[in-house]
Amino acid sequence: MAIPLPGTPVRGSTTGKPIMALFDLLGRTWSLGILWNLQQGPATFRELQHRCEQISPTLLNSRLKELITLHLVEKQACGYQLTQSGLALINIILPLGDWSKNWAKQVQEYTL
Amino acid sequence: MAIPLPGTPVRGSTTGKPIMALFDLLGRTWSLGILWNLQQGPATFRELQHRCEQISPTLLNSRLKELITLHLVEKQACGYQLTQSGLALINIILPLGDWSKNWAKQVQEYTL
DNA sequence: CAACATGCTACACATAATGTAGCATGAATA
DNA sequence: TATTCATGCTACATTATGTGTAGCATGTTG
Repeated sequence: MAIPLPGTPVRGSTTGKPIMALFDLLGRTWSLGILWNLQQGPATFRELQHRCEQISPTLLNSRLKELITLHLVEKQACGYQLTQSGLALINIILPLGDWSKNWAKQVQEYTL
Repeated sequence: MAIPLPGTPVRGSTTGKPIMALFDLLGRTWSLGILWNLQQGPATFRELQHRCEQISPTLLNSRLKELITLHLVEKQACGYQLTQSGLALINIILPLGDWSKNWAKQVQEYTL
């Protein structure tokens, strides 16, 4: 799968708008989950695999390559970790944690 | 594809954590894009299809069903529109617009 | 020099997305 | 009232993505 470089056409959008590249990236299985799990600190490959419950090594490796190319994650001696950009990104979406809990309540109410 | 109800196992996670259900949902092609495009106001099916550049009617319809079931989007006389929850969600991720522009610059610098 | 852990790749199989055609319905027009 | 047109979808074949398991290469530990 081609890496969604901002400024170039990506899945679903030919405009090259950065937000569309980001949506392509985040719209891939486990992208958000990997970033989310790296928030708690650097992790080795197998440690990260463990944090992500069930992710297959194939997919984890693909996603990591994408995230590294796009400068959201970097590989250091201590393992994979978020870059400054990655950290900024995760900080934006951090409130989703609380939001999702409220959402869950609401969905359950309606589903009753 | 099964709709990711918070509280139940979803793609990649058996815990039932709301955030994992959300990541499953947002990790599907065009979920984020649809929400993003509904921000500018309600839209009919074809209008929304148009805003989303290239989305196929098949996929748009699947995503809409999911988003409606999960109370993020609702169907009114004026077309599809965000619910209160959907609006709150989009407000959280709104800063991604600016973030992505900076990110694009940085990625370009490194790619030179 | 075993025995074990880590980081990953290979590959066959299963699932999801795309793209095009077109049908059903309703409103506007001739 | 027959015809045209737009809208909201559905069907379905093709292609692209993701899953799961096995296992290899490398480094480390006893």
